[in-house]
Formats: sequence, C-alpha cells, structure tokens
Amino acid sequence: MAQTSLNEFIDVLSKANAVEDIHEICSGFCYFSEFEHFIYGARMPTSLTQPSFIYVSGYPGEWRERYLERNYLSIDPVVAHCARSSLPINWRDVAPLEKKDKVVREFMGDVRDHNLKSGISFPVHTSRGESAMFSLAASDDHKKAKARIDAASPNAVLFTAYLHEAVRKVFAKAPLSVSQIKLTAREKQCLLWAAEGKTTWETARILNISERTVIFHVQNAAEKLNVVNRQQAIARAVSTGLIAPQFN
Amino acid sequence: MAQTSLNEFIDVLSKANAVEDIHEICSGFCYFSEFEHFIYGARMPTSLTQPSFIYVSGYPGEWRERYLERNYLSIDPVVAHCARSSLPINWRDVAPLEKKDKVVREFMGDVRDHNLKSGISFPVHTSRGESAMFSLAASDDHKKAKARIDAASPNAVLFTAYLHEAVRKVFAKAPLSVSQIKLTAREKQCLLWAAEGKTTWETARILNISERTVIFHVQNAAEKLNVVNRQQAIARAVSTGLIAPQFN
DNA sequence: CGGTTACCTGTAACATCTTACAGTTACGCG
DNA sequence: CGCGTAACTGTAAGATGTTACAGGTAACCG
Repeated sequence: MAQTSLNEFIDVLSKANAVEDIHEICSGFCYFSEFEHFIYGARMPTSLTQPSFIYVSGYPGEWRERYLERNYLSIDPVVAHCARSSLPINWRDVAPLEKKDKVVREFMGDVRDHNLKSGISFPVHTSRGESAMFSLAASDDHKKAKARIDAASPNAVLFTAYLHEAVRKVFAKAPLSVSQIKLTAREKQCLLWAAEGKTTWETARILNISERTVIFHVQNAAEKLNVVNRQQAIARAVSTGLIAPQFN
Repeated sequence: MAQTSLNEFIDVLSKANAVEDIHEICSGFCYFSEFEHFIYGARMPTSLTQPSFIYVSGYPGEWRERYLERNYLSIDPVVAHCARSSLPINWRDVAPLEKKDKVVREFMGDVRDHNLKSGISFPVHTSRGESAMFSLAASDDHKKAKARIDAASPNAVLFTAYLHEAVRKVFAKAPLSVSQIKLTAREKQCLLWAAEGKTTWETARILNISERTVIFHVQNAAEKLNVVNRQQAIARAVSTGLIAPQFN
C-alpha cells in the first residue's frame, strides 16, 4: 500500500499510532522522493514522561552507532543549523564552515566515508519549544543530487511538519503544553530584565517598583514554569519563547 | 520582473531589504498561486526594542482596519491555530469551531461578508520563539478553491519559511549572528547544569570537581558570551542553541 | 456585592553568586 | 622543548538571590 502523492503521505501520517508506522511512512516518502536514507530527530523539551530525544532512523545502523558514540550530535553543523533556523539546509551549504573547524572537518569527512554524500535537512520548531529535523540523504554527490533536492524540497517541508505532529502524538502520553503557561506582563518583564543580566535592584529601578516586587514576580514566574530558581526560569522562558532577550 | 518558479521567489526573498520589496514578492507569489489576497503577520516575542507585531498585508484596507478595530486578532480561530500548531490550516477546517462560540461565529460571518470566502494559512515558529503566519485567500468558496489550495500548499510552506527570514532580516537591525562562539566541554556542562537550576555546589557534585572550578568555568563562559553574569549567560547560551536544557 | 486576578510592599535570616587574589597539572602541537 | 589551552583548586569579602513571614490596592466580572 505505497503512497503515490504527498496528500496520501500526509493522510497516513495523521493516522499513525506507532513508531513502526511512522518509520514505514518515512521510508516510503524517502523512496518516493528518490533518496536512499532518512532520519528524523527531535528534541522534546516539555514533557514529564518522554525521552528528551526521539529518533526515527532509516540510516545504516553502523553510522547511527558511530554518530552516538562519537557524540556527533554536538558537532554536526547541520544539526546546529536546524537548531537555530527554520530554513531547509542543503548539506552542500555547510561546506564553508567545514574549512575552519578541524573537528567539523573530520566529521564531514566521516559522513562522506559512510556514503552519505548529499542530503538536505528540514527543521521544524513549534510553539512548545520542540525542535526537530528530518533529513534525506543519498550516496551521489551534490551536483547529481541537485535536481532531486529541488524537486523534493517543497513536499518534504510539508511532510516534515506533519511528521513531527505524528511523532508527537505517538510519543506524548500526557504532553505538558508550555504554550499554555501564561505569564503576566510584569512577570515577563522582570524575567526578561533578569535574562538581560540585570540585578533585582536594577530591574526595580527600570520598572520603577520595589526590589521586593521584582522578586515576587520572578518567583511567581518560576512557579508557573515549574522550575526551582531564577536561572532555570530564564532558561525555560527563553527556550519556549516566552521571553526573547536582546544582546548588544 | 515576475517570478515564475518557487526557487525564483525564494531567491528574491533572500535579497529583499525593504518592506516594500517583501510586499511585492508576496503579491507576486499570491498571483503565482492564483489567490487574490495575502497577509503575513508575525509575533516577535517580548523584546525591548522591536515592535511586538509585524504585518505585511495584501488584504483590502477596509478589512484590515476593521480587523484591528474589532480586535479580531484575539478572536480569529485561524490565528489561534497558527499560534499552537506548525501545520497549515485550511480555513474550511475551522468551521467546526464556529458553531460553539458566538463571538467566533460572528467573526467568521464577517470574514465571508468581506469576500474572503476561502483561504489557507501557514504558520512558522522559530527557535527564538517567534510566531508568524502567512495566509492566502480568495473570494470563491471552499469547494472551488480546493484544487488551488492543494496545489499551492507545498510551495507556500517553503515560501513562508523564507518569507519569515526575510522579514526578520529587514526588521532586525542586528541580523541573526551566527554564533562562532565556542565553549569548551566543561564550560557547556557547567552552564547547562546551572540552566537546569542546579547550584554551584550541586554542579560540583555532579561533575565531581570543586565549587571553585564550576565558578571558574561559568565565568569563562560568560566572558566568551560577552555577558555580565550567570543569568545572562544562560539566556544567551540557550537562545543561541549552545546548550539545551531539559525540563522534568 | 463577592470572588478573582494582577500588581504591589516591607523585614530579616540565610543561601548563593561574584570578584579579587594566586596559583598547579595535563595535553597536543609545531 | 616551549607554547598555548583546557581543566583544575583555594580563600575571603561583599553583592545578590531565596525564602518565609504578613499584608494592601485596584480593576474586572457575574
């Protein structure tokens, strides 16, 4: 029961209720798009029960193990791009970075040695602070892959969005939606200024309220965010987009 | 100089450096996709210097004013969907919600009265907590619009991602600084545990080093990040993806 | 009117972070 | 080997954050 159009893939994705289903659908889409390998990885920051990282992999097992063993996740420039950006990234375009950093250079060499010569990755970010990535890869070089990559991109972006939803549905038993946490204006302001490196006293001057009140708001924010202190509140509020400090 | 393919649209988007350019490109894409109206709206998270909301509108001016006047932003179920989800939404599919809520029902009626009978909206979320939406609309009903909507969706999703980047570039004075800042393994670890709400003492226990050393690493990280204290270091490291705290 | 929410304030003890001082050890690289 | 870098450690004063105590004001809404 192979799918023959994007809509069919989206349709079966929304009905998937096991990781195996999702794996098969990804496999199908990968074949449909004329690629050889795929991988989906997500960082789910929000839930009590879920694993922090989720993978659905159609990569060679050997490479997958090597990747984990060597902690490539923290080196991979494609992963770094997807963590920051919402734009698809052709692996070819991370080549410039390659030259500067020895560790990255070695990693890229290793990627090529494992016959993942060309590929493209599609990031997804959600309002819940989840960060995911779907990659399609092949063993031919960038030039030969270009047409295929161009053709697959629009479909794959849409596919990736639905894929992420499907994964979330399968893994989330009782997802805690960060987006539902509402901070009051004052709570956000106090937290924001703290994230900007201001002390309680400084924030109090800025907002023209007492130090005690600043502490009060930060505490309330921390309670709502279900964290233990100011630092963690900042981390969580930033990572879920509740506040967005500027850096000068 | 009309664009005739998705790639061309993406290309000109990445070169746009004024709102007018972006407006024209959106207009072109709208025509290209055989729709009549478009609107892009973004919520840039609480920030000190930037406006909170950004619009690029190809809607009739009359409707735009009415929308703002009546504070439809807080009623519009499509906006609500896009704030939560990463999936495109066909306006037809919010109809079920219509029946429950009187205010929403009135709004939907008003939408139709203004000749926006069918449409589809594409959300984007970023790791920085931005939330944006690009909508395409037409004056024919859902049934007639179906083929057009299906055809446009994959392209529009990709277009929307690039559109959002373009808008951000135009509005943000300091474009996303691709962080070349490298933290050492220990610096990251110490900062990460701090972001997890651990105290210096706790982190020292976890990493099996002295408290003094933890402080030392955090300080070095803060210096590299060019910030004044631990809190700001966490904010910056999280927002640039250098560390990714988990929440339990 | 009563209930709810956001917002605001003070004091005090204690915990934690920041900053200044002054070093040592291990390792890779040219 | 000399050099740079990462990693590591100690002490101590003073600044800042946390927690627990106990409240008050104003706006909105059914």
